[in-house]
Amino acid sequence: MGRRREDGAGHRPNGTPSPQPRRRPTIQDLARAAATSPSTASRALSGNGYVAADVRARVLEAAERIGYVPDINARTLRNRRSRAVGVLISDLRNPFYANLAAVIEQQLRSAGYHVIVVNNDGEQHAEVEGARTFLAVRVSAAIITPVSDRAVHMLMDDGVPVVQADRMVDGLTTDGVLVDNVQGARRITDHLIGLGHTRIALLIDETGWTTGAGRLAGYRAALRDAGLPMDPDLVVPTRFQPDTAREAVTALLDRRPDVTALFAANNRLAEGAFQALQEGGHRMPDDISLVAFDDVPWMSMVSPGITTVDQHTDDLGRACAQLVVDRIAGGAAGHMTVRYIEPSIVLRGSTAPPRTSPATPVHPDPGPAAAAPSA
Amino acid sequence: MGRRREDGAGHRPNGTPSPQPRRRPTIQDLARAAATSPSTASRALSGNGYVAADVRARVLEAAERIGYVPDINARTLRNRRSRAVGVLISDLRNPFYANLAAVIEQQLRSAGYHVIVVNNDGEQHAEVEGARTFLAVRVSAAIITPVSDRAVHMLMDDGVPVVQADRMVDGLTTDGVLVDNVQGARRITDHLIGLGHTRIALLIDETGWTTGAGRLAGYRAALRDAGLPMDPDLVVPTRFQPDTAREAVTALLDRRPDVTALFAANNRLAEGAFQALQEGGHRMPDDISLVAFDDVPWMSMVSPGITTVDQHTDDLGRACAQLVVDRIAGGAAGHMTVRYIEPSIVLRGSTAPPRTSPATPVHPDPGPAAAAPSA
DNA sequence: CTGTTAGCGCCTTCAC
DNA sequence: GTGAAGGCGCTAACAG
Repeated sequence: MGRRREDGAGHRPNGTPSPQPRRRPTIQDLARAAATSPSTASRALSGNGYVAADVRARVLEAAERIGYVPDINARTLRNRRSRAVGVLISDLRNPFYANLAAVIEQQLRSAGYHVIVVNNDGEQHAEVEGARTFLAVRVSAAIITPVSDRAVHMLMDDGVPVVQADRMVDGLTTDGVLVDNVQGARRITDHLIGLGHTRIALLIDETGWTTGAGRLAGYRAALRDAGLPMDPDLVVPTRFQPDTAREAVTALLDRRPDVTALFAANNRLAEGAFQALQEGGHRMPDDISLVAFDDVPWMSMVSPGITTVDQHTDDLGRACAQLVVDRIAGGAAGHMTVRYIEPSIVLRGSTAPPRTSPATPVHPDPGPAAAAPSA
Repeated sequence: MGRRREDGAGHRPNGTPSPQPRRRPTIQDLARAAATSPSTASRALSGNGYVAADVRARVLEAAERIGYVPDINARTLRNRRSRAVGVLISDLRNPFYANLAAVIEQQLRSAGYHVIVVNNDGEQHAEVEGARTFLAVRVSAAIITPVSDRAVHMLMDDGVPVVQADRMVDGLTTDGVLVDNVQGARRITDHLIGLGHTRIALLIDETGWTTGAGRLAGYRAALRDAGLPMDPDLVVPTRFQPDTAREAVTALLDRRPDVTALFAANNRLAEGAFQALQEGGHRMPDDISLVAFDDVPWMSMVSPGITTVDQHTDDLGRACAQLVVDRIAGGAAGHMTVRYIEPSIVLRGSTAPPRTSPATPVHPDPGPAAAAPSA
């Protein structure tokens, strides 16, 4: 068990084997091993330019033999373009984003790109920092679920193609893939209306992005088209955190016991809403119906299952990857494209006709049970 | 609305504004803008070496003004080390891995690293490809939930420090962070035994990794220590997919209606088990108790909630990031460290004493209800 | 078809 | 305290 040679083979304890790490074979070494020149070796590997068949074979064999791995940094420096794509995502802990990231990574990997992932945690600061990183590594494109337009613009200004995913903060100047939020929200609200619900509350955390704005618009459109009154008191603002949502729902049902259906605008809010209903002893769907935007695994595990809008996250991710690949290949050619994913409704057990008669007077009486303050 | 100048400011349509993208300012440009030399500018930015205070200020100001972003590729090429860390994870769609990735990314980002994420989807091929990518970009370390030892060894052989996460395929030569699977499995099995269960089935998909092996060992140890018989028929092998697990559980309960408790070795298997129990009309915890290894969100949403082993994924991820940072800082110094995360038990509603008397005859009668075929 | 040359942007000696 | 010079590894001209 003597000392290992510095350039020896075999597994050394965790990396950094010696004061100075073993020099990795360069294309020079490869050329030497294949008895040719670096440029020929380069051509043989990349497929650009002419190389005699036997020489190419020799180079490939030698590369395999000496374990040559091209240095992407050198290549990027030289070519001024990389095979890296930056992915700036809000929160990997949220299954929606995790899925999105997974699909994007998978697609881009199979297209020969690798992915640099930055979580922005919903914070502009982190987002901008992420964009800087992307610029610094010369990514050839970026996919962003934007928090603000800062990052998007930073990248565009330096000529980096951007795809905005799930929402757009700047609809004019980049490609994007969006879910048809208006349609999804409208259809799931229609579903409730069709069951006979007339007092449907919307639990929503933001209306400043295309997502929240669209969902609110769809909800309103459905009510309007059905000739139902639009009661502002039933649009319940909340923070993004499930806990806050839970409290908001509890307060709502306290204040407005006449509500027969609840629409949570995303999966996190649905979590809070579901908990609030369970804790409050409101039975779904008997006492109240619950629907959500964005289908995530727990919604099909609970009883009753949650009726929800499936955003087809896989399609969303695939479309993002595709746009990125096209844009890289096509350069600036062509106008910006914004793709819409058509969501679908998944019916589960959390929705049913309201217990009381669906026929409601035009000026509904809140019911004798609660003395709702008129605030 | 004339043509835009090639080097003009303002937002251009999605990147690649012109045939030849605008040249980004280099350190030369920065030096010029700050009326100094590139080397001084470099020193001013990096903090290495002497720079007069006023000159440094000038450089920083100029950098801000002209929007200078150092080229990481050039820097890495020159330094032969990057601020990139490779993260090779099994499946971002699984909340366990998603969480792990999220924590790791967050920690490393705040330590000044960026993260290249590769999903291996449980396949060796993808894993090896990922390792090649990491080598190619000269990551300064990698965190891997390993599928095989190939990737681990490839990286080590080239001097890249590796941290194995969640499981180890090579326990001797790299750092690692593991969950104490034996202890976790033992304790949750103990919990069942304490409730009076004697016929406890284990649903498990692999025993070749440290995870499965440890969980099996813990389960066995608990039975042994309690003096309970170890019935091989109750160790139910399955594939990883929830569907397969579901079928396996259905088959098990068909074959062995005397089973009063089920232990699913991970969150995916628990999903299948939970579904199988619901579909089969087995009520938890009255008819059967269910426990799982790995706490994920749906387990606290369903009713009854699932009693489970919390792996403290956040601690796991933080420890990985910490080891990586230490290893990069410390070079090869010091021996390999393997940290263990001590899991804890989360009691929920899915466990209760078995319905029939806990006192069981030594040669248990399967019960008259089912005519279980003796296959 | 092949080899030589030059330079991508940066950092770090080294001389001043 | 500062600047000039060279080279990290690669590939796209260009000349043979």
